[in-house]
Amino acid sequence: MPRPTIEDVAARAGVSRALVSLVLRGSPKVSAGRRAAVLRAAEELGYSPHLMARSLASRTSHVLGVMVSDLHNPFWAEVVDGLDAGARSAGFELVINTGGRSPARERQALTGLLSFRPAGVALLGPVLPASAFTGASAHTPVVLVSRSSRVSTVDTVNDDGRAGSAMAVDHLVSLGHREIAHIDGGNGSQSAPRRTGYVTAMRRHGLTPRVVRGEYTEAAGAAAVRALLSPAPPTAVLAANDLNAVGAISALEEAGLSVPGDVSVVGYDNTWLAALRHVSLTTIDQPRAEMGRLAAEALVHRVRGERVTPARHLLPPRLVVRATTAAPRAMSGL
Amino acid sequence: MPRPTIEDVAARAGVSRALVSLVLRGSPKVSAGRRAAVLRAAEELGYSPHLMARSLASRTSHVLGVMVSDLHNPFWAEVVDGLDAGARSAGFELVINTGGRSPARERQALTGLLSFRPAGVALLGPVLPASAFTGASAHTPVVLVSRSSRVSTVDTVNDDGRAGSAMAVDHLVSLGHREIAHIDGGNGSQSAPRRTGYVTAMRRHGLTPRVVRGEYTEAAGAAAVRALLSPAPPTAVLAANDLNAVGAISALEEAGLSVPGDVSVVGYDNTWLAALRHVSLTTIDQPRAEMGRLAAEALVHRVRGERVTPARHLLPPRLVVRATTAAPRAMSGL
DNA sequence: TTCTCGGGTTAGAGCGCTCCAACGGCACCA
DNA sequence: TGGTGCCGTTGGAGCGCTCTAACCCGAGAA
Repeated sequence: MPRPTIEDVAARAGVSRALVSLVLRGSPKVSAGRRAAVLRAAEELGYSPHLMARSLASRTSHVLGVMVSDLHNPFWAEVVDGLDAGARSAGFELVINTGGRSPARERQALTGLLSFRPAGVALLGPVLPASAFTGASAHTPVVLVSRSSRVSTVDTVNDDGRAGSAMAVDHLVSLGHREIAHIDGGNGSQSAPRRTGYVTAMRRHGLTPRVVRGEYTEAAGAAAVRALLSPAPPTAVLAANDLNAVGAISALEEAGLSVPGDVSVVGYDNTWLAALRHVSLTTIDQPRAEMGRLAAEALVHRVRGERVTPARHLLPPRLVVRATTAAPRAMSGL
Repeated sequence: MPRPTIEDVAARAGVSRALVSLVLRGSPKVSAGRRAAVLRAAEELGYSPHLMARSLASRTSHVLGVMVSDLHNPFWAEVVDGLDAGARSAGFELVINTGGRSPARERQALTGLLSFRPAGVALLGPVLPASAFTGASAHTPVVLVSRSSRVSTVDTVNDDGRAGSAMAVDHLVSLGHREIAHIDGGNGSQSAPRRTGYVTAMRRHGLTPRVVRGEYTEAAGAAAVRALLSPAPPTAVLAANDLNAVGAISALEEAGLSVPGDVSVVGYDNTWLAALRHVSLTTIDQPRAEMGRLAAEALVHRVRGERVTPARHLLPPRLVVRATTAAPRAMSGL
């Protein structure tokens, strides 16, 4: 049995299709009697409007598409929370898709989202080439989270990765560390500014940067640490993100080094993983929910035509000191 | 500038709308010349089909809706991977939504998904009342993951929670434990069978069950452990899931008890969290990707009308022994 | 009483697409 | 030369809805 349509409701309520449409959209210019009749008929039939038909006819959409690069990273779940709240309060709904960390899959995901003709699209930590979304931005508002762009039709929401890395370095230096290595995020989004921030801060302190290539995964953190062990391990490590840091800690412990006794470790993101008491990772906090909320807001403003200039949010990160950083062994006796 | 439509492509290629439609859907009955012309025109215009209009006209859909109860739990991300792979290989696309662990929000999320008129809907760990989805299942195939139902129009994919809990108890008993407590999942999906499995296994071994109410979160695990400390802590704990177990471990350590020295801990799910070397949690593995794949398959079969009887997948869990279980202190001296 | 006005209501067109029936032209056979 | 098929192609209807313009009718004004 097919789903009831607006026509069925109209017939049952003894009114026209258009009137039903008006009632469903809460128009004030419907008499109370008819309104009640329509609502009752809809209720009895278990009618629910066909969103696709509606948006086709009205040439509008109340859907925001969200492409999440990696559903496994808790960071994004927390950004989505903010996005969801922001969208919901503006009367929009979220449709989520996942890109599986591969440019090709991300491209498919984006195409998939666009085929719904959403009001706007948010790309969370995309790794796909810029050309893929600049094209889309001609027709649909696009906001990037954790990825920068100079294209004027694209909005961006980022934390200040350079400042964040610098904070981490400053914290470690203030504890007495001088040999501080950085595991970077490879091709991942935002890995470049974090690396730059690290290098700049190290130089500012007159220290020698030591960068080892990584990825935003636990395995990469462990592998990077193994590479750092020779000739001599650093006294502190700034990891690419929290997940990466946890991998680094594991590898350090396997090598017989204690954290933070022998080596201090700082993560990045401040996801729930870092906050787990058993992990208790010193990390750089990104305001995740706020980033999601701002992304939603940026799209909504573009949709409503309230802004045509690009939004460029650069949020201040924050150092969260937990249990994985301490003064280096040589210093602790002083 | 509005997006190009099929009409624009037809005009540019000098053919009819219908022909363009045929080409785009890969019909064999189009001459090579026209096909090339159409594809070129589409390429030049940057045309991409309007999925909503297509599904409206064809009265079919290639979208599967997915409601994820909690995006923060890595378990679901891994189920979604399987679902995605299964859907993709059958030519379906996923549209994800999130329910935020609240019945009201889940209901909204389900309504939202249904308004796209998807070919089918997968509910991952829903906590909403059964009435909410039995209604939907009259028009749209529905599959539940990690939740059982006897409704014949609804398919289900679960792991055998009773067997899983029993495995955990058997493992702990074989190590010599006799005081084994269980932190349950409260109202969460699948918490009942796991609890039953635990109680039954304990009785089978002639042991006294000790259940403390919990939830599928870290905080609940920690709180439950604090409740377990008096009058005397058990020698082993079977937690509600991995996240819960990590919370329990933290609270045990804060109370000065070592894991597994003083207390062994077993989790449930075997998410990446349990596999982190720094956590290295003994746990019960659920075949997450396989569950996702089976859910996708169940929907696809229903959509194609290949099956009208309910699918009831009950997958065997598996014990994964890592570093959080050992013989109890009293025994280890033997 | 007739005219005007305006709020409530409706028919019809159209959103971008698919599908069906019908059409045109070509090769082939008689 | 005139069918007879058949293949490639097309116009038109219609999916469920919104939106515009027109319509109807009762109330108030003239």
